[in-house]
Amino acid sequence: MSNHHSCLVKHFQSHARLDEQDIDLLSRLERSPESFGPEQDLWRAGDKPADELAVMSQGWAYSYVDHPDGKRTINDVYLPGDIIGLHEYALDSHQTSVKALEKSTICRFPHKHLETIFEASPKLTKMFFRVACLQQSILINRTLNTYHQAADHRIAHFVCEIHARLSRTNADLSNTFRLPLTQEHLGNILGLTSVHVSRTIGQLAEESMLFRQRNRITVPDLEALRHFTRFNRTHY
Amino acid sequence: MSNHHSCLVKHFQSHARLDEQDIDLLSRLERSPESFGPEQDLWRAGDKPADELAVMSQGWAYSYVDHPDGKRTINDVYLPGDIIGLHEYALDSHQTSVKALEKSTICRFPHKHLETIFEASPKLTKMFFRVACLQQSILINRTLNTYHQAADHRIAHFVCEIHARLSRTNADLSNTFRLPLTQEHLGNILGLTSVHVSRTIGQLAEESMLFRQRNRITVPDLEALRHFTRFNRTHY
DNA sequence: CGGGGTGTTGACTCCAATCAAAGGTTGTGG
DNA sequence: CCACAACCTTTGATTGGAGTCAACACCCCG
Repeated sequence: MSNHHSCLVKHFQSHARLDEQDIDLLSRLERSPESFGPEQDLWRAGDKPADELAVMSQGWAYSYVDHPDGKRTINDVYLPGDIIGLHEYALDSHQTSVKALEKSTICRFPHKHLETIFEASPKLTKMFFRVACLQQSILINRTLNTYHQAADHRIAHFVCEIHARLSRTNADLSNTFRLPLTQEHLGNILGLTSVHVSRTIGQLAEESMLFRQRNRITVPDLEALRHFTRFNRTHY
Repeated sequence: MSNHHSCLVKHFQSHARLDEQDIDLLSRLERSPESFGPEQDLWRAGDKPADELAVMSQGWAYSYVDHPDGKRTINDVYLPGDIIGLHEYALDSHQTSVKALEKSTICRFPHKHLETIFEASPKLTKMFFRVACLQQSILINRTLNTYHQAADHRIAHFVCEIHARLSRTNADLSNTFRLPLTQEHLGNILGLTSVHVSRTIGQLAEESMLFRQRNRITVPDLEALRHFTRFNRTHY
């Protein structure tokens, strides 16, 4: 087997060392690649049954729900190495839809594979538990720092979050990185309108906190931005 | 052993049947009861290490963070049978503080006990995974239905959530139940001021959607309230 | 060169926050 | 058993941040 492991393995290895056997077990989850175009759905909220998860192999995706008034709420963003749909493990129908943001590769696998792992490896079991709980922590952090806070705070916090999450599989991430989300997407994640996102990013740029050109974000002083949003790096 | 099981066991039994051995394993988590008075903290955000969880045996508690401007965000509410701090399993310091709302009994247990269960019982492992994921689903549902939504919607949704969660260990819950939260608490959960909560509850009462007297909530027509907030009962 | 999706800017509106004060309720001690 | 204090709730007046509506600018792509 090659030394060049999948993103999922890299993701898990950022939590703890894995032996050959665990790597092998993990890799089985990433064996049925499907290609998705931009705007293509992996599944839809309400779809039944919800007896499978997926690994984000390449690209970006997001989970969302559409409200009757036409608004969309984005619940989470998935990066390479992330597991999609973990939080729906206990449900029998999908809670949220999942859509690719760009050309992506995603590997579905059934719940059963997860349970096989639970039986085969207590170590991987612990790690899956860690990953699931960490995902919840990240969500909670985003909520806590986004809920009552002003728009500039929200945007800055989200940028810090994405930087931290990308750093897990990409240790030498610089202070400029790709973020393939429109301002409309950002608004749907953060509970703002795209208009207000535009104004607020403009304001943050004036203050040299962060710049956004097309799909790229540049943060001149990451530590300053983290301080501004009281971003706690240890919880990612 | 008595036939009268703890709330934790009841909670887990609402997910799947348990045999004697699993009940025994589970019960071990609830063996060191501590009594908490109202306003007493179980732990504080930032406390280190975060190597223990707790079972809510009796009473109500909530997890929260205080912001530098004096505002408080409440992240979750814990009911009898709930596990406290599950989402912090992957962290090495506490993300949120936890405070009892009223006189309560809480049993701490170390992470290690959880891992013992992972090794001893694949069935309980699956169930813990379910419980952790379901908690995340509930949080996501609350976020989705609360984030952009108007105040009346938020309050109604939260009331539906609590009713659903209480029903898990209390199958014959009627349409009036105890909710020992002040309007200030509700505001801190839902991202509103207590003033606005008061006004909105008044408005909901005018429309006969729900009534609140002291610590009690009465919902004349639960199905109507669920419909109003688009509350999906299957995800709790 | 269009043309569709995306981003920017301005004017106006509105929901909820804020500030402030007065009622209610509870529970504790005299 | 009453009185008072602390807390909680209600109500009113005012303010403000973000939404809405709308037009225009941009930019990549075909």
